Amino acid sequence: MAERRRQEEIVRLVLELSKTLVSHYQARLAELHLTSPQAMLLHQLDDPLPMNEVAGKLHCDPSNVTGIVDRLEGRGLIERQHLTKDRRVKHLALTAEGRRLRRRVETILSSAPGLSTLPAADQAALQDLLERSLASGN
Amino acid sequence: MAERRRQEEIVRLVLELSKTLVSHYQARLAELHLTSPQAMLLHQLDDPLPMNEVAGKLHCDPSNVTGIVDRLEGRGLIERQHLTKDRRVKHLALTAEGRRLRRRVETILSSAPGLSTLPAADQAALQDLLERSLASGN
DNA sequence: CCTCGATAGTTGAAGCCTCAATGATCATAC
DNA sequence: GTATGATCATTGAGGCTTCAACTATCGAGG
Repeated sequence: MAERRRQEEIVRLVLELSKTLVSHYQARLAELHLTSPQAMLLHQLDDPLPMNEVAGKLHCDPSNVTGIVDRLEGRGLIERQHLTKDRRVKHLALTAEGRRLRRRVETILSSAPGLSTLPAADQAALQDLLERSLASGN
Repeated sequence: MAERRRQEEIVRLVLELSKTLVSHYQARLAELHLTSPQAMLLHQLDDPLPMNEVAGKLHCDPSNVTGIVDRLEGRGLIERQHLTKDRRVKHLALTAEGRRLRRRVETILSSAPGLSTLPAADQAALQDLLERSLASGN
């Protein structure tokens, strides 16, 4: 079946593009001494959030967030806080230093990596196709 | 700039789709007691290949291949061999057991994950757009 | 009150990944 | 021949990721 072949190729392309994008950001973030996951986490913290929800936004296991937060907190960029009555939940909040660094992260994350050479119409088409792939892919 | 927003969104979609795809394969491969990287490596070994080239095909660091190979070799699925005069290069070759397992890996890797609900024309368009993104993305 | 099931976060084990440094081998130039 | 620089694979450190097991806390029913 030819369709199957095409689907395999699409999968291969998505995985490769994903790796390329991550490497690109990784290089730009290195000067801030941040890794991609650390930057993604800071990116979420416009306002304080429960670790719970951060894990959801990052599409990863809660136990994973613990480690990333440990390192960021160790550098004084974020803090764990108890903002609600429920003493189980810990909120993550930026420190002053963290807020300053986050601004630089934002400009890096919004610096488009190569994609900008695609015509606007193609970008719109690509976005649409990706959304539908994601929706169908359960 | 609205284009920048769209590009950010495309990046987000690619990363999320990539994660979804990997999880999908991961679940199907679990019954073979294989991880995705292990399966990807077996996938390359139709014929024996230098570890060097395997790293290239997998788009990862050579040092990473060492670890994956250690585990696969420990299970008797592949072997390190010296097939050339150059005594630095080690070729990876499937064992009989490895060949048997690889056949099952191939059927899993070719089982398309959700993408199949996209009309053929859209699949073609998506493939084309991804190829061009990858080409322009340095 | 108090037990029981659910939920938030953590820990430990196993594997993946990159980078920098190392040892072995090769190829070339002197 | 031998020194020099490049190349192949490995190792170790640091970080990411998931899963399963654990602790602490919460909420509801008895």
